Amino acid sequence: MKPGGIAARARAAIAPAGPQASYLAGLNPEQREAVETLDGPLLVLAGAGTGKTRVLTARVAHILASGRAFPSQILVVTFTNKAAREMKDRIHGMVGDQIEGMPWLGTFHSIGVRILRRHHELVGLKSGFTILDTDDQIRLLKQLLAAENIDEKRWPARLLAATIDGWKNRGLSPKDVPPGEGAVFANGKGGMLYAAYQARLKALNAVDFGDLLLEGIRLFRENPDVLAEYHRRFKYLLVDEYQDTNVAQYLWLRLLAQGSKNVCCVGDDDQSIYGWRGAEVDNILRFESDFPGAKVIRLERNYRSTGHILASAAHLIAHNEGRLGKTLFSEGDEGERVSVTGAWDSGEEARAVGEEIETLQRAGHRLSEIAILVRASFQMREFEDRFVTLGMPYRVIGGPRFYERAEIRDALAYLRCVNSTADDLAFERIVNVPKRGIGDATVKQIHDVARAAGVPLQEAARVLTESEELKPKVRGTLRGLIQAFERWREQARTLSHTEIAEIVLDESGYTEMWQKDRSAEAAGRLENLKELVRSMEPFENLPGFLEHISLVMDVDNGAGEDAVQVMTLHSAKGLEFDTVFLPGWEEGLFPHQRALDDQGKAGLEEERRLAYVGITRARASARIWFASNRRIHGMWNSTVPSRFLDELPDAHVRVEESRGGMGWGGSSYGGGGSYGQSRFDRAEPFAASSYSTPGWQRAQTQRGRSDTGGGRGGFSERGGRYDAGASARRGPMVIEGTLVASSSAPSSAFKRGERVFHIKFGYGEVTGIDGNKLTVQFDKAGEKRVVDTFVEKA
DNA sequence: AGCTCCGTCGTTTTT
DNA sequence: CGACGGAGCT
Repeated sequence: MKPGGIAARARAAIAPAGPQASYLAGLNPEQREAVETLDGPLLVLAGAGTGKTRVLTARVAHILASGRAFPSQILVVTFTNKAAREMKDRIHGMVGDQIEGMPWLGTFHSIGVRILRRHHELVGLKSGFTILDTDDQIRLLKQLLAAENIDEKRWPARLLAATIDGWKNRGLSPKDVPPGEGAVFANGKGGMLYAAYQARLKALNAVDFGDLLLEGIRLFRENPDVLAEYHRRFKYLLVDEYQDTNVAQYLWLRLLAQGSKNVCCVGDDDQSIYGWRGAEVDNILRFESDFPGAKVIRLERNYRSTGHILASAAHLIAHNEGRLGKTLFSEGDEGERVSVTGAWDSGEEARAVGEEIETLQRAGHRLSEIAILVRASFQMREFEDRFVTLGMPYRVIGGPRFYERAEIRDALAYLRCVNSTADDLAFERIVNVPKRGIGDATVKQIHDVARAAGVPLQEAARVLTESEELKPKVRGTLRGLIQAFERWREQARTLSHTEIAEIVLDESGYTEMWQKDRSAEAAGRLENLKELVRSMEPFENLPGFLEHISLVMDVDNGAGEDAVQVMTLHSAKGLEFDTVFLPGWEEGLFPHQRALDDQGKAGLEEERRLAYVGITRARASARIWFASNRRIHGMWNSTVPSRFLDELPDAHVRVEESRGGMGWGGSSYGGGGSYGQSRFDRAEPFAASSYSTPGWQRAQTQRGRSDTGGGRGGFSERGGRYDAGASARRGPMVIEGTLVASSSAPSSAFKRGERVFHIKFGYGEVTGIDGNKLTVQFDKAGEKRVVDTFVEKA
């Protein structure tokens, strides 16, 4: 399939439609209905590639053009800053400068903070309150845990942060947390710690991300007059990616929507992949009952992918039960079938994909139109290694973001201290960075003074330097720092914020600290600091910049270069490519074992939606891979092909000969016993396998009786790994197969010095035993650690 | 104050 | 296996 063909088809499908307003041109009937249905609640179920953003932006244009509302009377909420930016750009393209009058287009959080700033006194905040980032949050919680004498080993601050976040996502303030749930953390102290945390936030005049919505909800509930003001203001409400909203966002939105009732939510239940961070698919499933009189419009006409790709995705997602149901169709070519290829191991998978990409490149495909979408980021490494070897340009999307880097956070903490004497968390962060001899003991003294006097840390430090409490050396250093902050604040009145930033980084010794650092990353960190100062330029002043970055943690990573795009399936949502490689379709990895263990069927369905998202990213070519052997936590494990492979429709899939070596299960090992149920277990490609016995059915029968400790012999004659010796012994919950051995498994039946055979490494001798993990000196492959279920006595 | 060793853990990510 | 964080040692 040539990319040009797709583009041409897409153009044809959205051909101009007549002499109407330009924003209506090229809309199909459903899209047009979604744009023109302005009164009352509307849910637009927009499948992948059906033009959802187009509908949303055209709808805004239509509202404005019909004179039903001023720009300032439209609320448009997105989930990410990127989406907000795109929306803004596209609306600008349609309505021109009217966009300037739309202050209420943004993320839930940026709009949330805007509202809180206007009414801060009503929720107990002072003007100029700060927004904590995750680091600050954790540090604060650590202090609380220490104060309560809670063992941070058993009850990590991270876990508490996640728990509190979870409550906030569900719209629960401390008093609303069900007592049973509050008791879960630290022997019943969870609820109390949450309350204490909120109290600390108030004392610091700070909020966290969750509060931006939660406090907004409280504001509206406790102040009907304020809510009424927003009811009058917002004539139209539009929400993007509605399937990603959490309970708090839903409550917030519902309060606002009580006004005009003209609320339009756009989303796709089949692309809900953020349940684990609080997104509530139920919000979209329940829309019609939540908003009485709601109209539902389905967008099912797909302009992105070819027929085989769409049919494959549709057949896969049809295995989910909890969905509103829609079927994508296209009027274009069938295109190329979705391919499924097995590789011997993850290395070969990467090697083979690399070769295919080289072939595509030679055929004139742009690398930036090729993506590798993985389930978990550790999978990326092997591809990266391979691309480095090949000299193939690639680009990893996602990963640690600019503003999350330590040096950026440190620099920002300095600026926050300049900006506000009351930003205790920022002060704490940098008081001894670079190391200047102000250690824990001194910090504690400052804390004590601050608490006793009820003043911020900076002020307490100043008081302390005027007393005789500190050792002269420390006293001098601390005084120097405090005076430096006072000086910088003074200079900030006359100099530009970028100049101040440079002065602060320079005079504080922070830049110097990295200049002296001889580690490999130091140069990059210095570069990042320069980039930080550059990124401040467009802002009017320091507070403006700080406010912006507390909400916008991403940075425009200048795309453009022609490189293979490597990213997780999650970060691929919303993107599209001509060719998509989907490696790692193996039980345990995808669907991920943890999703199965923790969430059961709901988890499986979310994984399946992830698979759906993956396939539907492809315009012309989707290529799925699985490896028969993969190293997990340093140990090689045999794997079972993903059940999702069995859920793809035969007629639209092409099973490729495996690349190189013996493929995924040469005839001497594959098949056999209860193991050969799936077509992907056979060396013979595709013996017209039936859907009636897909992998997940095996999963059902295997559920609960898998036993990681028993059944040695791996692929031995007496049957599959999962059958052999499967006793009723209790083990970890497993839906199908295990990638990782249970650590509590009974000790191994192997002895040191025993000769064994391993399917991947061949013959060897056991040199060490640790539970069910063996260290084996293989004759050819050298020393490896393997799980005993994957070797047999030789 | 700084380094080193040891234990733990290992999916996905936004604001 | 390898990254990270905390405790403990010098």
